[in-house]
Amino acid sequence: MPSTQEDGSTPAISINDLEKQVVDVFVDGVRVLGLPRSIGEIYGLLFIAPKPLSLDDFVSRLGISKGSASQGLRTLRDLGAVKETSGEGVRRVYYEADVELKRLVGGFVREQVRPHLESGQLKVGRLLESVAEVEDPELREFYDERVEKLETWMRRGRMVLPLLQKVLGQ
Amino acid sequence: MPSTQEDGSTPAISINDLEKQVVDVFVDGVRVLGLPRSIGEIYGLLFIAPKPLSLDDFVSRLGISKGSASQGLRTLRDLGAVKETSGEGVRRVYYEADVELKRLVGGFVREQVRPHLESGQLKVGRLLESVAEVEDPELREFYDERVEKLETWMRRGRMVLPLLQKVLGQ
DNA sequence: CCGAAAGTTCATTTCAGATTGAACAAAGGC
DNA sequence: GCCTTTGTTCAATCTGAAATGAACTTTCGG
Repeated sequence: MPSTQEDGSTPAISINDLEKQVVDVFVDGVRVLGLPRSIGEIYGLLFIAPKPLSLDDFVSRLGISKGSASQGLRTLRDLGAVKETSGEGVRRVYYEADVELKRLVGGFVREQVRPHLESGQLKVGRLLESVAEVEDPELREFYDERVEKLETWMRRGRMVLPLLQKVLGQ
Repeated sequence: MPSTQEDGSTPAISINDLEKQVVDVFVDGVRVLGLPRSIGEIYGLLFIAPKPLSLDDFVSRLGISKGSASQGLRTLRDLGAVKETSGEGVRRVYYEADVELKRLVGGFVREQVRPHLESGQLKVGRLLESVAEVEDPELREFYDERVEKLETWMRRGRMVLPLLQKVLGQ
């Protein structure tokens, strides 16, 4: 029998089967997006939780460290994937999942996609300069063609993002 | 002075500055897509190579192992990102980059995205069964809502793929 | 103020996935 | 047939990103 909680809160011993399954779906999901497993675990548990959860809930129910939970929650906050519910008189911070796809996609694009696209643009810019220094005109021609192709690809990438947000978020 | 090649092929000692820069762009690129670094190196070098390259070219010019090169080329083949040029009378296999964005996006979606979406659908299906077993009607209601949301997200994901291919590939 | 509770930081450790390299095909040429 | 060249496979190793956990800050209650 689990020990009685003096404060009346949920005992929070481990997670049940349904929760395990949901967490599993999100763990897979975030891996595709290149985010760490712990993010998927935290968001997954939060997604299926009927009540807000605190940092210690994640630690005890997912069996992860306080450090992981803290850093994971920070990332999720940055992504706009969680909301903090600061009930009056309560000093502990409780979290709820933000389940607006628009917001999630927007946050992911802002935090994870745009930075890469931008550093890519810089690098391609420098590439153009390198190509200009190539002596052999035929070779330079070929390089120019390829670098232009690269620029086209990145332009398309930038064009696609708003479209993505429009289609996914509603 | 590099040793003279008896067969008249390029000496292929290391890669030059321009090539380094291009490889770097693609190394970054594939990391975002969750593919191993070696894939980015190989495709990057191929993308900027004016002539087809062989497996041994990648080994010597990128300083990677034969194993890496072989596996990397296999993955790129599966993705439809490289073409093999089998010149008549030549037994060695030479590779060229396929630079049609349509094909690249198509291959990536087919090999890396769809499988995840499909296994996700399976898991969500099983999830529905688990929810049906929940006793408390209020709780079950909440769970149902969330799982439906999850299904909507995945449906949207599936809808977006063809759109992506249409916008990116031309 | 002091102590406890809550959260953050970051040096160390862990581990999954990438890379290596040696053994093993396969395919010709002689 | 046998040796060489070319490419593949996969167990062992390496590595970098993630997780840990202990020290540290912050905040509040008494």
